[in-house]
Amino acid sequence: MNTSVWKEFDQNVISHSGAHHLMAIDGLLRKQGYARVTDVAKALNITRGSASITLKALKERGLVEEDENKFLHLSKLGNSLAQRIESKRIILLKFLRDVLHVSPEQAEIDACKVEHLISTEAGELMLTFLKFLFSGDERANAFLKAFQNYKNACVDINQCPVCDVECLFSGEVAGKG
Amino acid sequence: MNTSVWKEFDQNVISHSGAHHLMAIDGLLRKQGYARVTDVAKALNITRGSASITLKALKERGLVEEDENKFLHLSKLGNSLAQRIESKRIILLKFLRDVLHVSPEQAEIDACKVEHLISTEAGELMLTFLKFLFSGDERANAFLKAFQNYKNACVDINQCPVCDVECLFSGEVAGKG
DNA sequence: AACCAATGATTGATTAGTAAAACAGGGGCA
DNA sequence: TGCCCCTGTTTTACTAATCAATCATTGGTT
Repeated sequence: MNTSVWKEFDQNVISHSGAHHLMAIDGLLRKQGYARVTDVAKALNITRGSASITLKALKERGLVEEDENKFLHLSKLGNSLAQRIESKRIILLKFLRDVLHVSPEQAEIDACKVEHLISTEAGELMLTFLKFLFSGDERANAFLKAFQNYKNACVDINQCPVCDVECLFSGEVAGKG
Repeated sequence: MNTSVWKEFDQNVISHSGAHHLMAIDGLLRKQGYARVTDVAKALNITRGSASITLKALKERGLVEEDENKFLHLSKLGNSLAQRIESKRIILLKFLRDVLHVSPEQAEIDACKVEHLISTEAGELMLTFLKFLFSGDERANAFLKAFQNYKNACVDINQCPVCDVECLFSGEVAGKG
């Protein structure tokens, strides 16, 4: 009940929007070799005006740079930030989709919402976790298989025999969406 | 690269702030039996003015109700929403802290940032995952133990022999916080 | 040279969350 | 009765992100 943990929600290195501007530049550079304000706006499906303002702030923070012809690229700092967030998304997506078996669409949405919020510590540990899970280790394989069966036996969470006996969180999560 | 998944960031049933107002009311009712605007403001460490405005919106949405004496309580809907988010936090916290071994403080922060963002689908599956992991099943136990060893062998991610050979995400995550 | 399209920036407006300060009502007490 | 404190609301202001509309610059075409 730390009275102020909840306020840290906005205390992030970068906002969701900012992160996606960075990643859009990165993606555009890879895909088409250049990135202008207009390209970023199109990629993010926002107006040029909005992109212009957000990118201005990112330039002021030293994350984005601009050449004489208004072509954008990421600074070293901006690049490492973008990479780190991109990595977190990939890790989260893999965990949600391939371990928990969240539906692909929902997994993508969840990963995207959360990618810039989780700590690097959690991201790295989750990566280690995934690496071990898919390392081929026989205990990992056995576990994955056993979890699969367990999960399938519990499709309807209201009818789940396990839940009735020892539900960790008294079934509150069983409510819908 | 779905061009608009990223925009769903704000498309949530409730905002981070709203969720914590609800959970504060719930907590206050449990702890001291009543909750007024001032109590919520104190609990959340914001001004009464801010709490008043946010709570007004929550009343309009039918999530919070008020009796003749300005005492607040949650509507049925508000309560189930608060419970659901609270459950997600507990599930996330347990996973981060007890499975991945994220430091307790960081785990709390990460869980709090994300609790209202992850889908119920992901939350339920993560609960199922945790239940199996800690069910006493021998394969689950063996896996947990084996992961523990694996993780310890990989403390310095830059020196990790596994990473050098087959790092899933080309080491980008190894960057600092 | 004149025109038009594309690009980027700016301005005005909106929404959500916040703070600070002023304001309004109630209760208790001297 | 008058004063003060507590409570809750309202107002003003600020930040971040957005849209819509407009403006300025540049470049290419005719």
